[in-house]
Amino acid sequence: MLQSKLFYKANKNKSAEADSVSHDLLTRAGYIDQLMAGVYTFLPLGFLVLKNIESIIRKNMEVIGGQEILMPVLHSKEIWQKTGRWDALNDILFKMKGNGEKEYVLAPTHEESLIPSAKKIIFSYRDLPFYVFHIQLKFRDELRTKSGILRTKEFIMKDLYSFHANQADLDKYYEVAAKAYEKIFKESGIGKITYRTLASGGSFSKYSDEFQMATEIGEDVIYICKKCGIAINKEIKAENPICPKCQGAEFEEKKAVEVGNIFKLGTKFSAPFNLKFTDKDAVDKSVIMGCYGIGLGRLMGAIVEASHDDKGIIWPKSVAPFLVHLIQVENNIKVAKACQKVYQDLQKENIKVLYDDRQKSPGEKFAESDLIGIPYRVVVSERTLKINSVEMKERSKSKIQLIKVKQILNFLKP
RNA sequence: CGGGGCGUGGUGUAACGGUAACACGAACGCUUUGGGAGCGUUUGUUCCGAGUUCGAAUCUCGGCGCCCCGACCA
Repeated sequence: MLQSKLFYKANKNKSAEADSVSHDLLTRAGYIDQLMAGVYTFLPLGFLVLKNIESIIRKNMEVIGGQEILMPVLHSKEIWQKTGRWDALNDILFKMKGNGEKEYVLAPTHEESLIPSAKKIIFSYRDLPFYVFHIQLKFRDELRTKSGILRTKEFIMKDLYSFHANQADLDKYYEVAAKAYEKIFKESGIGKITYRTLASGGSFSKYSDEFQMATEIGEDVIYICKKCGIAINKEIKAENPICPKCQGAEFEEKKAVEVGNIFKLGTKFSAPFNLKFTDKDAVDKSVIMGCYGIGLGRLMGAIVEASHDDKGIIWPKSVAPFLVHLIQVENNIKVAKACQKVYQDLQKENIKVLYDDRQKSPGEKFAESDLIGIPYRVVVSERTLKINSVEMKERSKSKIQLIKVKQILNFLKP
């Protein structure tokens, strides 16, 4: 991508409205743009990151047997009345009328729309278990949005739903899903500071698990047992002053942001929809369900909270919008040609590269490159070309090394 | 939803009730080219509505919007 053509504009002035680091940096570097409170556009840079996060999640869902589907966002009132959530979730539902009196809701989550389909597919224990997931927009009229894309009214979420014949099978799969979640956060570059955290099950079951990334901006508090290392959330800590696993009494307290949450739903949703199957013993039983969510935009914001310095973002390679930021210093034909050659060679090898071909001062290009946070910076100038070299610098490191033009590919390929 | 703060060019800010200004950006020209370059020219602003006043960005009322704290967060 030529930077001169990229639909973005970096801003050196600190944003007045953004007080969280991720909001400020993502806005100033041109990843996102706010339309109104809690509603954002993902500009090309931001959308590239979002798509990378999406593919990490998709891959790991497929590994544990998830089949991807696409569901409606527009739901009828009736299915939401069936589970009682038309009223129960009233405060956060975007409700509206169509032509005439028919009422609709913009889906805040998708159990209600999935189960009618499942009813037409599940009849026998032979049809179980199965796992479907979807990645799409959800709407919740949060009374208070905050911290940029960490908490919004409209957000892209991955939800996986599992259907089981019995509790034991759900319990087993739940652990498989939890492991997949740990992998997702590890691959997203926040594995070391993300804790599987025991939480209450809300209205579904006794316990659920949250995945909490430790960060000062977080709105949650987690407690990490100093003895066995497990994490529990505030509610659990209130109910159990000692560690529920090892009885330890000392905890490390950390602020955290919830990047994922998994639940055992049991028959909470299958019951109202009368979703049943005939078991081996010829008895009709309710299907047992689990659900597993991750907010993609929130994860993107969390990664920035976890990985930045005073100059800008430092993207983990796995989610970075580009792998290489190619910077042309000096606007003469010789340097431009050398840059174009490097640009084309990298692209031929499917290496994603942003080429700063603009007529700007070197200082401005470097400053903006640090702000945008692409993992590798390659600088081509008259000075380096004299020795057939370019400068290679990793965004996360301070060391700059000269490498031969011909060695660029070898350097970048692991 | 309760409490607080704030709305001024695209962005960040200034202006006692008395001619709306500065920096960044953007555009053009010339000079520059290794950490947000220089000079010159240009561009563009008081959230909306009412009120007080000779006169309102400034005061009052109403609305709308944004941010923060809290509550909430299957």
